[in-house]
Amino acid sequence: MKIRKHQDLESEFDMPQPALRRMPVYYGYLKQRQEQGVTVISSSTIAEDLNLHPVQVRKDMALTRVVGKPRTGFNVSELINELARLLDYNNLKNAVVVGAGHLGVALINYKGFQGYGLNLMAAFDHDPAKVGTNVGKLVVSPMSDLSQVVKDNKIQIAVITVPQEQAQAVCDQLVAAGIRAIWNFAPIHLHAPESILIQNENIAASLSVLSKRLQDKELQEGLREKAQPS
Amino acid sequence: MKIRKHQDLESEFDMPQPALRRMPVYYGYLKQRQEQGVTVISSSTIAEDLNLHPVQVRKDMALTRVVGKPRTGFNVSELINELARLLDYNNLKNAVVVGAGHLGVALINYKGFQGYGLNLMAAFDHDPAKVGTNVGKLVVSPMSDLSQVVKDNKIQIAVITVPQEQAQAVCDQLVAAGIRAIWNFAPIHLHAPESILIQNENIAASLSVLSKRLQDKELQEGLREKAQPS
DNA sequence: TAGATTGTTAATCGATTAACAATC
DNA sequence: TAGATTGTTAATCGATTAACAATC
Repeated sequence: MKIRKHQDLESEFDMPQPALRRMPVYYGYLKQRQEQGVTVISSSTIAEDLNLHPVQVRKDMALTRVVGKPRTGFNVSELINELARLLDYNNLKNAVVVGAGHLGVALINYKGFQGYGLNLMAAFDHDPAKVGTNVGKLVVSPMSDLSQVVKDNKIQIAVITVPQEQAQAVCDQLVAAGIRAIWNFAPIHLHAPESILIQNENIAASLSVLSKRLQDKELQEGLREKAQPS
Repeated sequence: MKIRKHQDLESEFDMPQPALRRMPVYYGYLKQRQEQGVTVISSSTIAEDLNLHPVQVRKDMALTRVVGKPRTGFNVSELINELARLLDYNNLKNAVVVGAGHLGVALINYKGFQGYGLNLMAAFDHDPAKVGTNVGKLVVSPMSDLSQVVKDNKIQIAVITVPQEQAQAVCDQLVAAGIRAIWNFAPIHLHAPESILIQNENIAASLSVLSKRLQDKELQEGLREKAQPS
């Protein structure tokens, strides 16, 4: 019994990175299908819509501990609930946004971020012209308040959306204030103690992958044309 | 000889997805180090700074065809050049942004997107109040012009930053206009013909990974405390 | 019941890491 | 030269896919 429990625990700790990345995709997809009135769904339907392998979907679903019914499939709302639990969406994490430029504002206004477990509590900006203005439900605070706000509100996550040049300084300030995790949108590699979780958003990396895929596709089409001229 | 050439070609076509994702990270990192005056760098230095394995770095560098020097390492500017070639950054791809909200504006203003091979040529928005306004160097055009602009300028890539509800309609319009690839920031799964490359940005997915990592870390710390109370 | 779909074990595939000779 | 670092083969690790019995 004890061993079983330990295994279960490990299976969630040790979830493969690739599987973890797919989880929120399933979540968003299933929410969408649910709104369309779908209550039961098979692994092959999910797989087809998300361009995955049905067995992979079933393995991933197994990680949520939801069991499907042969011949019908999985209960959509059950999957949604268990994915939310798995991804800790119910346990709201307090966060601040540093940098109230367009990206910061876009994130603050992002519909349903709360639905993903993030509670944006404050926004900060260097620019005196921005301090005091409203962004969504937040009021932009001066950078000088940052440390105090982080400490007073037990902020765990900071979102960095300042320009490249300021990012490291902001990072240092956040670390000193006791932040636990940083979601970094600045296109720069931050230095921080190992105990701080840093996730770099890397918008350019994502673009590069698309760009490369497009290039390869065109190259292949070009080669095919040369090989077999119509 | 012919076989050799074919292998080389394949090695770039078949680059492992994970390796491809790391390439732009190396690129940004090396650019940063170059600005700091670094001209030569070893795989272990790169590995340490980016939290990778030195052998992995060497394997990745091998994909760029750059050869390093034992005892000194790799030439930084050579690596940068070859990474740019590999990622096709020199071959500017025409693109449009659909949706001139905060996210769209943030992307348009994103410093050095051109440096990543993307040439943002036009912005579109549904909102008559936004049409005609300036965003960076672009003027926002009405959605009704979309198809014509895409056709006239041989636009290959479209960036979708409209709200969820409008994303599928925009996608359909883009496909009809002959777009080849879509970089989708709307939190929704788009349906399009297989020939269209779609890359979903999925900001929430990224957050979820961070959130899960944080949760696991706290759980582990909690367990450790219980096991060995100080 | 028959048949579709699940859950899971085994096989395959692919990426990462270890080991080590080559070399500057 | 000695020693650090590369480039590459082989070993390991881990994720995906195939196969198939269980079951509704």
